[in-house]
Amino acid sequence: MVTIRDVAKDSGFSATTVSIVLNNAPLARYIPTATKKRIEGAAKKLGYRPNLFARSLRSRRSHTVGVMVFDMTDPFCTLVLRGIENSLYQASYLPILTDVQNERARFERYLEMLLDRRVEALIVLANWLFVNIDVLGDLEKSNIPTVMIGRELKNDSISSVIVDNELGGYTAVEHLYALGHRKIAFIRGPKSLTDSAPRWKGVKAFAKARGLEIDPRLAVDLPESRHPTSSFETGYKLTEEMLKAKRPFTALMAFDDMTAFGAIRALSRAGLRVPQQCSVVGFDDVAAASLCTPPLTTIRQPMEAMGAMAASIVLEGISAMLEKRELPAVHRKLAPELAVRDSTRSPA
Amino acid sequence: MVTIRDVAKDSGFSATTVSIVLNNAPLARYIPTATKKRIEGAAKKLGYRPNLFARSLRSRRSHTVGVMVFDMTDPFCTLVLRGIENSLYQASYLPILTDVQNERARFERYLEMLLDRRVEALIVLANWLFVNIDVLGDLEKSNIPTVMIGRELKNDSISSVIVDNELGGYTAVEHLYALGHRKIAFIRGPKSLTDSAPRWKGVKAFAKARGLEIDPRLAVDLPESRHPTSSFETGYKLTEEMLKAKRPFTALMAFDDMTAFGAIRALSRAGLRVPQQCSVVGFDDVAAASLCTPPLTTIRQPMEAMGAMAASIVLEGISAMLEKRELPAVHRKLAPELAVRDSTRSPA
DNA sequence: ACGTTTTAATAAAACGATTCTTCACAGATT
DNA sequence: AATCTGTGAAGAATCGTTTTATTAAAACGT
Repeated sequence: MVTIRDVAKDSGFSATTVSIVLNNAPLARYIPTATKKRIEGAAKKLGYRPNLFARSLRSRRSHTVGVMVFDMTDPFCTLVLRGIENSLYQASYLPILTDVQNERARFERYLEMLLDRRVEALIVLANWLFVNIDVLGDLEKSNIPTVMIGRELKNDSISSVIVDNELGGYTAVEHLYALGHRKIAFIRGPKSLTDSAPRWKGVKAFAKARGLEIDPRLAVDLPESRHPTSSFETGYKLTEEMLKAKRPFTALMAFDDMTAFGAIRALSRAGLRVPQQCSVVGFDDVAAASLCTPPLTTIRQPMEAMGAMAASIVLEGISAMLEKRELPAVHRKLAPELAVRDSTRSPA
Repeated sequence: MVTIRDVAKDSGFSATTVSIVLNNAPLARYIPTATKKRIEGAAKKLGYRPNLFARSLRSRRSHTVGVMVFDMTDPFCTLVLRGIENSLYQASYLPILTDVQNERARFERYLEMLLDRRVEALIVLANWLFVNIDVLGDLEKSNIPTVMIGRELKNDSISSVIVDNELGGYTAVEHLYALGHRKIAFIRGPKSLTDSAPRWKGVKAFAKARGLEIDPRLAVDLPESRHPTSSFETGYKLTEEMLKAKRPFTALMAFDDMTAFGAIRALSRAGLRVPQQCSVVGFDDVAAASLCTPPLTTIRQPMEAMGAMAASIVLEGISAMLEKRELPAVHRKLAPELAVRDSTRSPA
């Protein structure tokens, strides 16, 4: 391995000067171009690569950002990660990604690992986190810029980025209503998931505004669960039960895409075709939504944008920290978008 | 921040002794239990956490493994990552995951970043990598244990883990044949993808063994593409064309699940129901395969196992390296598994 | 011609661990 | 009595940077 001293020797200057030149430190201003050229030349010739451990040890900076996801296999997260990744990449930060797998123990262990590695900020992707929100306590202690994606916070030390669930719920039911549906079944999210209430609130807001009647026997809740794809099965079961109950409906609004897939399966098993006999609308717009047949009409979360937003928030937080500015937490709510595909149409 | 010297002071011993005790170094054998207890007590009391930069700088170890995926949004990779992650986690290694996004430039930059951070090994997840395989050259130079998942290598410095594509192809067509299908359409993978040839070879092997006739006009190739989900659209188009050509077939074997989804869409658009009028079998078993309706019969790649296998290969490589043993590259081929769902059935 | 900036470069001191070498003292062995 | 050996612990060197003084000459203003 070639060290800074090798470059110093080769170029004929001291290690100090080499460091100053290569990092373009403030003092580099006083160094003549000829010297700079010589040093840069030597560095390139020798293939010098600074030892990041030494550098970080001295400078107390790691140029890394910790990213924790609660479940990597949840299709929701890969696009968010794209957004994060791209933003950090531009800023020359390396994301260190950990998959907590919905386990408290892993969360703690990975958080420790990340802090031990002196990540300069933390992005937490809380897709489907039921496990008690007391992880917030752990996060607050870390004292580095932190942002949580997918969980609404009124916290002033941790920032948040979420989708506007209420608007999403409103938009979804508005779409069905506009198509002419009046008998709509609803599968709401689990009570403990913070997304559930606002989505439903949006639905009720629309219903009230337009005088849509909601049959309480056609509005059911997903049960609690730790696994994000479990809503497929529970969506299937709940739909089956509603069908058995013989309360007719021409459209179904599912809490998320997984639930919608489960509902479609149940409808199909019962001999009902989607969308001919029943429309279905989901929420999220995971990759599979556009792949299955019929492709799913759904409310798209702007996942890449959310990731990018989160990254820019923590990057801003890092600069603030370096300049010793106090920076209050920010809370962003991004608008979702209706993606109309083939799983919805006007009732016969 | 509390340093090892603080612990030394508090416990009344030297930093040396503290280091030896806390790391359970060989010399710790000579240290009485009482001393150990005192030191461990002090460390815990002060909340001592060793500075990893200092530690790594001195010990020349990072306890990290670089993981490069060529496209994170490819659903194929998340489960493989699970497998990798779980194995590394147990061994107390931290994976550093980078998403190359199929760009050569990113590959190079990330590889540099990882090597700069002194990862002790490299796992490359080459799902859908068309970009010239000359990345191998770059990888070989790194001189750390390296394994490639998803690309067959006859290389003796880089290990590989792949699925047995030939067996998979054989199994898929065998399944269709057993159901009674004799007119089968095939969508083969792109020529440049190394998975394509062996899968087709498996098909031909079965056909020859059982006397199944393959109509060359019903066997088409996916075009080249850099994007893994593009096979959805091209699968759609190719199926459409085969339908237009009016050569009847009762089953279709797709190169992968994406292609199968595209094919199902085309069949459905043409008014053909799956599986009633045409069976479809895919390859991979991505998450969406079991979610869509009808759920897709497919050849499951043992993704978690592949990830775990790759991780254990590099961990073994690391130990070998530490003990200065020469360890030749190993090449593993894992058997896929037929997942029978509802997209296949006997012809009418 | 004198003190003050500016320019140019360096030596030495961190940064916080690990590891190499040395030392002291038992008790056992020649 | 002298020499090993096994314990127990510490001092000093080291890892490869960055940063903090410091020095020394050159440029500048009066």
